[in-house]
Amino acid sequence: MGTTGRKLRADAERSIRTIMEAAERVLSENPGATMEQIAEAAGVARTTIHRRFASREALIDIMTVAAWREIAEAVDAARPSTAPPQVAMYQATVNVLRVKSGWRFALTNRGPLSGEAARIEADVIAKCDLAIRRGQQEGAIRPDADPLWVRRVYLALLTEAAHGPHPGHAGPCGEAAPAETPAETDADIDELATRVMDTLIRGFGPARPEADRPRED
Amino acid sequence: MGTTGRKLRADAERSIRTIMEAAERVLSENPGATMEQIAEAAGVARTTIHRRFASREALIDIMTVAAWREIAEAVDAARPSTAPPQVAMYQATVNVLRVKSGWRFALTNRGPLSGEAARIEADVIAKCDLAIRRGQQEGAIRPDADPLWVRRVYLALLTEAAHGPHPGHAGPCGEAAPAETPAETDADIDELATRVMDTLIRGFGPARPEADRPRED
DNA sequence: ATTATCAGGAACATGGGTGTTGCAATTATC
DNA sequence: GATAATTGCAACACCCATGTTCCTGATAAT
Repeated sequence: MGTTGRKLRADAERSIRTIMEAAERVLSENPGATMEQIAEAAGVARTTIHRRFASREALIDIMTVAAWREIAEAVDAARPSTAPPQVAMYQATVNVLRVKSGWRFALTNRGPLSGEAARIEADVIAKCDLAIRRGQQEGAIRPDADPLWVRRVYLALLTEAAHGPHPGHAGPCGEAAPAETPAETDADIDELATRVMDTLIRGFGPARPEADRPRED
Repeated sequence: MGTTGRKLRADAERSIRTIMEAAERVLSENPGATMEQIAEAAGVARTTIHRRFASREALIDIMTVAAWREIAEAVDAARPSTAPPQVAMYQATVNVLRVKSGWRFALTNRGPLSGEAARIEADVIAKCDLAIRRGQQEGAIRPDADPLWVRRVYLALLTEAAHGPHPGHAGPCGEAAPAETPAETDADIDELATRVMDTLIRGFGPARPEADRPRED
């Protein structure tokens, strides 16, 4: 029913959005959450969800596709194939972090994707690999580094930056309470992106002499 | 029933081990797997599992504790508080990778831990943080790096190294088929550990001049 | 060999989530 | 205002996993 061709009334489409947002919120804290819980969070009867989404699985699938579409947009907006690799990757990192914080659940790895989501993911991955290759040719990334490993590390860093605790607050153990998304400011996201790129390119080793990096104070 | 004080017969203890191993195997590929599926994989009747473990949750809890105990051993075996930070972290990485590959599911983040597992985890985290602090004092890790971020990156790298595709094989997309654990050799694990430490300390930036690292050919 | 323990198997009770249907009340759309 | 769509609500059937019980035959321990 989700992708039936007929035109929906305005309030119906509003319902769909509300449901997906609530589902994202609830499922990101409890991936096994019930349709009932999702409905309650959305302020909607459970039957309404079933009216708009054929099944629980369908709901999640549609959310996943929507999320990956936004990711693809975020990547393309960074002009990864024309801009210089460094600035493209930084910009892509910023954009993707923003999207990821809004699709915490939908973009979580729950086994391999399928259908359109898989196609979009493959496309994004390809662009990511291209950027890495260009980074190597340009000298920003060591040529002897395994591109696959670089990509995996980059993606892992993205996930860490998007889903972990924030720079400011540090609980006793750090990640015990990821409860709320504290409405990331642009400054926050910029700092996170800087962290990711810095970690990726410089690592945590001692600062380089001023040959590579102009300054650092 | 699981932790009843009475002595178990030899075959009973064998059953318990078999069940936990099968559960690890099955659950690592499908976290929602049924007791029936676990039983089948273990070559055991479903009722036998319920005889040994009070509930599904109890089974998973016990597996988690067992896994974290091994992790704690692995960390301690690297003498993290006495050996030089660099070699301690490398050795700990090797040991932990070995354990992680055998407890793929039990060591997967499924929300915050509780009970003994939580205590062990906190202990391990504390040792990890100590090593990082020592690394900073010794100069292996930049002093201006946020220790919390360093730890999170390190743990993320460990997960990537342990659960991802291996150096040799690279599928079309890379991580589509993590099906089997191809019986990691010592050489494999050493390479993975080197990757993790290299990535952590050096990053993917251009190679440093020979001030820091003696050679690299 | 005797005894206590263990595993297999079938049967049952239970709970809970999913998905469906029908109807009445509300609301958008024209 | 007329029409069609949308929603809430209650009720229902269904499936499936969980956990329990009881009994029989096998097996370790002494």
